[in-house]
Amino acid sequence: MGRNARRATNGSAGTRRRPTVADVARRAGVGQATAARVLGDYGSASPEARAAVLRAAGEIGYTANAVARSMISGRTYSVGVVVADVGIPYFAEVVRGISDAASADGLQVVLVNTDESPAAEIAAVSLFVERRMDGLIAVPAEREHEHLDAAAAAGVPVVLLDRLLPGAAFDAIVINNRRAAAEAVQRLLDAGHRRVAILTSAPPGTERLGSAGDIWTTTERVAGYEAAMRAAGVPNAEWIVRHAGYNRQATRAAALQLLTQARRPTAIFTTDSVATLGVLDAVQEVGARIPADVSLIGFDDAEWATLVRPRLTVVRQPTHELGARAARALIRRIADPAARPRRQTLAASLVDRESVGRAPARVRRLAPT
Amino acid sequence: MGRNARRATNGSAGTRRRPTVADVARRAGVGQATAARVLGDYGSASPEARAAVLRAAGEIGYTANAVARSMISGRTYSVGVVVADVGIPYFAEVVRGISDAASADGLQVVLVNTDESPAAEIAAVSLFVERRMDGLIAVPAEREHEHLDAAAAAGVPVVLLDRLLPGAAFDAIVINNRRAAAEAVQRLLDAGHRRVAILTSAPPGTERLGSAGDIWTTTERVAGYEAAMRAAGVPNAEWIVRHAGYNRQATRAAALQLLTQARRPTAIFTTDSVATLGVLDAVQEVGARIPADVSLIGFDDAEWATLVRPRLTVVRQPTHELGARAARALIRRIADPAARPRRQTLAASLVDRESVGRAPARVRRLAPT
DNA sequence: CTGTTAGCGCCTTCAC
DNA sequence: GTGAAGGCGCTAACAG
Repeated sequence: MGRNARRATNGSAGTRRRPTVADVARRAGVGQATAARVLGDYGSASPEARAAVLRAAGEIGYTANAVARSMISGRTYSVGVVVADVGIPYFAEVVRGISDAASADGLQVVLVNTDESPAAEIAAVSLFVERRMDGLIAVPAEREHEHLDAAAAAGVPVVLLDRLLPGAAFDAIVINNRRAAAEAVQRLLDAGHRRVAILTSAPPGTERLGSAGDIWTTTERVAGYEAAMRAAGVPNAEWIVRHAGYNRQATRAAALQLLTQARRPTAIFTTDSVATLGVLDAVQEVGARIPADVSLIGFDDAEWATLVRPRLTVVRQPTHELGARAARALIRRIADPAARPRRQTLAASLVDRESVGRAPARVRRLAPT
Repeated sequence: MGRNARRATNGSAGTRRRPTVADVARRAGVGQATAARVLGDYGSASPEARAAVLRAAGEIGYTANAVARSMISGRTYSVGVVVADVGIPYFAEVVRGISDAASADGLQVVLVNTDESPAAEIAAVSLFVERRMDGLIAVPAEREHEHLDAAAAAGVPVVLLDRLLPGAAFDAIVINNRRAAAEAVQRLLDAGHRRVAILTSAPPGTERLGSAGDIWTTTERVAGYEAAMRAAGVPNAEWIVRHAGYNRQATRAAALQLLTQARRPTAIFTTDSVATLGVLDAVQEVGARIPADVSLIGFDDAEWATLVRPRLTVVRQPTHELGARAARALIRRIADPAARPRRQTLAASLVDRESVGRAPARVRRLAPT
């Protein structure tokens, strides 16, 4: 095959000091400044000097030391990214968007998962400041933002993604959650449903509050639900708001309870795809038919949304675009730290498919099979 | 709410020089070394000195500069991670595994997506070397590994993930692809199928070769298919090996062609979940029933595998574990660069569900609806 | 225990 | 165009 099968040393040679500009300069017979100029590609040097330096560099295998450069430039060409969990498709796609836009600008992405733990987020942000990241993109776990303020004050610009922080003056890229949620619930109401439930999956530690915790996104979506229900004249007592734990099992259990209770909802709106997954599990468990027994609309257009039968009506978010915009906003902010914070609200759109049907005339009782 | 609503400055103060150990020392009235010792938490200092330094540091808002530290220690406490695309669930989960194990050891993850482009991978690796990463974890896009050898030679240890590189002396974490594939195909064979097809999704640029390109994983899985077919005595002429492009549409098209051709396969084995998605799309498009018309086994246990009807029989990989092991292997290698390269082969397991059935006595002709 | 003094590798005046 | 020298912020010798 003619492939280069030379044995890799896998770092065992790493203890040997790596050549520096001084080494190159010495070997090329020029001053260190000259070597640095051609190696760093700035200033000017005579063609002869340039050639000599390049040759010497090649011979001894010189590689630039970006750490030393960062020390002088003050830039690391990296952005810190804080999300709950890249393992979740939504975040994975957002991170991909960030990565694309960042690398298009020569920035690398340093990724941290917090699992919505404020402590983990605080630690990550402070580490990012110490490491002199050029900037941060965060999906904040809670409303408290002193740590982000501190980062900004220390000269590390911050861009918020997915969630807004009341009272914080950062650039932010979000979608219009309230409107999108209201629109989805309205679709359900239009189909004649009255007992419409909203199921959210709250991060660990907050679900015990019986609320969605401090997650802005969820709060907004619930607000959208309430607005639509109110506008439709559904009495407050008929509203069904449930917060489950942040995983498929927990949402499945919550949905199971919801579906089998007396005066069960005939339609469910889930605020994220983890919850949607849980509801679908529960639906199958009680043998309910969608949309004959229950109608369903979920947030996020998962790859499997068109695979299940019936295909799911969903609220689609521009995930990749959200990430890309956040990165671009950060890049702008790095270039102009003094600019006024700007919020970009992207549109989420309702994608009609087949999981919404007319409310049943007579509500069939559901029970685990 | 009593929340701290102080205005964030978002980096506008970033132009102001950040305090250094020297500043702290001066203010605390101690020598720079003493200040450095308590701030850096090494050596020893008297309780009084310590207190004074800490107080001073707090007053002027000192933050350590990790870049300067890296310059001296030679360590950046970051690992470079090269994958094709975090947007794909498989990689996302693997990255999460890496991140968990890495952060447990104080290492941060710098993530790069290559979309299987060798050029992008080479650029990323060389950047990682310049940035003095403590180590690299790569899902290599092609068999060529000079760039990885160079990284190792420059003292940046490399760990291979998911794919082996013939002739390269790196630690590697992989699964037993060949065996897992053979086992899956065997299950199909056991159900009486003879015309069993294997569908792979090759990265862009390689599918034109009509092969899976240089992706080791795919090659192995095809080898497993062939081994099983051969062992079952299925004549070579009956084997059906198809390589589609690296996306859902391409695999859908390939599957469509497969399902509607004369003497179509009665069972399909897909080598990754993108391909599985494509096949499912095609199956629905031609109105085929699983497993009555076609049986199906796919690689990777996607979250939706139990959601579709029938539930999918799949080959499950320990994705998170693969990533975690890779990170741990790297950590060990960083500690002991001279150790002998070690390969860890994890087991993928066949998860039996309902997408495999007896081969139909009479093969129903399928056509797009 | 503490302070002084050198660098780490590079870029950047500043004279020449 | 080029070289010498200083310094980025920190740690690592050293003496004291």
